[in-house]
Amino acid sequence: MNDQDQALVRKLRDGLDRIATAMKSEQWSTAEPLGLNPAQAGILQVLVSRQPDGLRIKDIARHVGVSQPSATDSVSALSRKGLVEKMPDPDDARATRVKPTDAGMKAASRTPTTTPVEHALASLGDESLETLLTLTIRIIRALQIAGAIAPQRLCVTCAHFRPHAHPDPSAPHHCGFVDAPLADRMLRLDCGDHETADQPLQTQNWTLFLGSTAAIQPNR
Amino acid sequence: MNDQDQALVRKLRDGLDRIATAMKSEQWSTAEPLGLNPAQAGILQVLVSRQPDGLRIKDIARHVGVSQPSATDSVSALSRKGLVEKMPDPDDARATRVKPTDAGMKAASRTPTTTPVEHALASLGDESLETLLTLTIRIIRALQIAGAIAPQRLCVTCAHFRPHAHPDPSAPHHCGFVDAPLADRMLRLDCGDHETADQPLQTQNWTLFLGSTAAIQPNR
DNA sequence: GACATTATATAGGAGTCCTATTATATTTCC
DNA sequence: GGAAATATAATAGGACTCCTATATAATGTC
Repeated sequence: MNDQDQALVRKLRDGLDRIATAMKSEQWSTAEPLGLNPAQAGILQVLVSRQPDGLRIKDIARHVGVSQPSATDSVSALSRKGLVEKMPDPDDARATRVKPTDAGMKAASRTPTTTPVEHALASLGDESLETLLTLTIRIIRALQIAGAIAPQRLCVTCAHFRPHAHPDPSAPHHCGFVDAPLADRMLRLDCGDHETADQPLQTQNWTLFLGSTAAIQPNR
Repeated sequence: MNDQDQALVRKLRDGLDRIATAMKSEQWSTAEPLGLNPAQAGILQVLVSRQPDGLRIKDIARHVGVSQPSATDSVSALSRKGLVEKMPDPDDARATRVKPTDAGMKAASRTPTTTPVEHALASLGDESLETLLTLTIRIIRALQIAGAIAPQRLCVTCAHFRPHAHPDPSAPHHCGFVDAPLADRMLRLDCGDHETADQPLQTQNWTLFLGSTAAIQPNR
């Protein structure tokens, strides 16, 4: 990577950091009405998305990017508030499985009003949003490969995913689970029906998919 | 905004949140060698970028997205460690100006190795990085207009900035301060020479600039 | 000059988040 | 089958974040 690219990368990390700052303040506004703080709200949210299996403490920690004792702390707080419950993991007696209670589900479903970040994103317009989604998926995928974030249930790592299965450029991909064509804008970041593909298929699909994203890059 | 767009926006906020999670863990790795935590490191960094004037407590709070007492807390911690110092603001006897000490400057300059997020960004390739920079600037600008983040020293809000002043598409803009053409990839997010333009000029420049970014949107 | 406003500090308290360690349970591998 | 290595979570201890509410002091406003 040359110096100019390096500078550009630094600048972008910086830019993403500003957006992250805005999201961080937002999280207080959405969490506080529930009597939670951002850490607790984040955990509750990820647990709701993992219904009905729940998650282990270790996986919660990885998902929210904190140490295991920190995750234990926050889960205890949620548990005191009656929003989650711990149960022994059926597969491993060392482990704990954490699931939202009914009260937790109800609390999480209290949908907040549209946030400033969502407004900002919406102001980009349709085409830019699709471009940004593709870029975001590529970044997340790279972070996942690097082990910097927990495994994600992305379309592009799913056994049901077939990139460029259709000639129609408006919906080129195919999801074998729902057996339907898939537009770029429909690609998911956390699909409940995700089935992790084996490594060779992942690599193959990812290469195919990148071919498609390269095609939509401007300023070639 | 229709439902599909709304879903896309939600998904994107979610995606940015994952990236933010990675950045949050990263911040521990970069801050810890300095004996700091992410909050302190973030404040030190913003103060260094605002040399030699420093910032008021209130502005620090806005920049890092916390309440004023929280900013006071972290500044006190930095002050105990001898990395920043508080001095009376010459313009306002109520206010405090916080500046990095020499030790603070030195600590902040200990450049970290390239982080996972930077690697992930670099993997996007040159054209995508430029696209992403434009999108990031647009998001940050929208957040600034909405008052969701502190005023930023962006090229596109600067009195020296002239969008599309040159016919050459590889460097269409112009910076009146350095009196030189400016490529999209050169646009800054926090320029030390930023001079905030008056409102009419900002609006006019922004409109002109958007015209340019619209032109580079794919999938039209 | 009195009143509202603004900038910061202080108080009080819940909780984050770390490292290091401990208690259990599982896996490995002789 | 049993010891050693490994993995999961809880606990301990401590610095600090981060909030709301309030106090203190300086500044604008009429």
